[in-house]
Amino acid sequence: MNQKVTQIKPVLKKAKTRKLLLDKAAQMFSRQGYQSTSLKEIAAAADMKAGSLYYHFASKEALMVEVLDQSIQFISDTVAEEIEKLPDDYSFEMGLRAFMRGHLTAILEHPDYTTTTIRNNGQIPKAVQISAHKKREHYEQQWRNLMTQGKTENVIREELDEQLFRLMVLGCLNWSSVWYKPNAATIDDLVKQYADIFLNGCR
Amino acid sequence: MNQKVTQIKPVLKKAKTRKLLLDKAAQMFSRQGYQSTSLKEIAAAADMKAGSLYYHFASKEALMVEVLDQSIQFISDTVAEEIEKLPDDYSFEMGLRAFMRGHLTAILEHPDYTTTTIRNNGQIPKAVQISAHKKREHYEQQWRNLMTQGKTENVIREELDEQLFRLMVLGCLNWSSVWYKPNAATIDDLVKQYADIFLNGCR
DNA sequence: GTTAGATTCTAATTAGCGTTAGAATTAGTA
DNA sequence: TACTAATTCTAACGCTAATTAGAATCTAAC
Repeated sequence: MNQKVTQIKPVLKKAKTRKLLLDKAAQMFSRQGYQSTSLKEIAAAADMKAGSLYYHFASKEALMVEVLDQSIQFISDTVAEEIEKLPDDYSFEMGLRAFMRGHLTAILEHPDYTTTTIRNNGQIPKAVQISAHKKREHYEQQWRNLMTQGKTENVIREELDEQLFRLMVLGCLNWSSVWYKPNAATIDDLVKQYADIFLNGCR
Repeated sequence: MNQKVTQIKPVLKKAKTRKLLLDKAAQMFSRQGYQSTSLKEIAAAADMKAGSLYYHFASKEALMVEVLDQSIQFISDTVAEEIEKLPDDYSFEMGLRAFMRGHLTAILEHPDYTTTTIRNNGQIPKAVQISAHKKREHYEQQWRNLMTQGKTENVIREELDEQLFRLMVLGCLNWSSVWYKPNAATIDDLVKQYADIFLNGCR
């Protein structure tokens, strides 16, 4: 009955193995996809047996939900960090560069979590898809707002569809996780080249 | 012993059901992914039972190999068609627009085959991946050559890495298969906006 | 109408999956 | 040391997958 008093370190240990399992799961989901990854493999990567996972997670689906949640959360947080470095009245150009740097940094520096979001399009259960989509909505709205700003600042020229432009930019960024190798180019180089081209091109 | 004489229509019929099975397989692979699609589902879509597939294909892997081959072949052919419309000494700008139109048309008008190539990154068996990669190489080389032309024509400006530019363009194009809905925008609109931005941006 | 070949189906095999219940183990507390 | 709760393992369950061998059916020529 005195659980509240006796358990301090055990809680930390439990959280630690949970984290470990999530990390391994993210790693394998992002590389092999949801369906191609077995609980046995995930457990083995964490020096455990498949059955033991169920002490920490209710099901494979639940595991995937958490990975996806953390994934989108991580991208969103990284972008927010970049935005906070800007003055309050930042211009569209500054905003776009910050968004791009945040998004790319998240995707390329922590690919295990983030590419899970990107690569598992059709193969995850419906319920998981819906849950992930809701989380993603808020983040996408921030991008939409940025594009509106670009339109009112007249940096995105009149005849150009700013939502198409948004999809274009995000497509570029997301796809780089397919081919990016850390030794080829730095993320900052990428951001600069991408942003220069897009800003030049949309005027 | 006189098979050559007696079988004419039967051969056609066999080819027809093979084609049907390939089409259905491509459809389901592109929507659900390789691992999430069962032979039972593919067979059912062609009004057959799973076991009967083995009269036409040696295995599920073999089926996927053919789908991927046709997929990349189709993109390559569609681009070639667009190029043939150009004069022999076409400029980089004309070439880029033609490449983009061909690639996008293939991807968006026949998504069943083409998005199979795009979406099944990690989840297909190693042997299949290698086979697909070889076919893809030749097509990518054509893009590389185009970029070199852009550099020598000085349309891609000096300080810009033309291979990064290539990946950027292809990323945009490929990613559109993720969000594209036929009623939203026509492919020609897309091509125009994309090409304008990229050509403006790379100068 | 019979026969031979082409095509499909049936039913079984084998293997692996996610999941579960209960036993075994570990580690902290008294 | 003994007790207790937390954590992991074992061994099974039910299910579905890919694959296969042989039976069944269909088709077309003689």
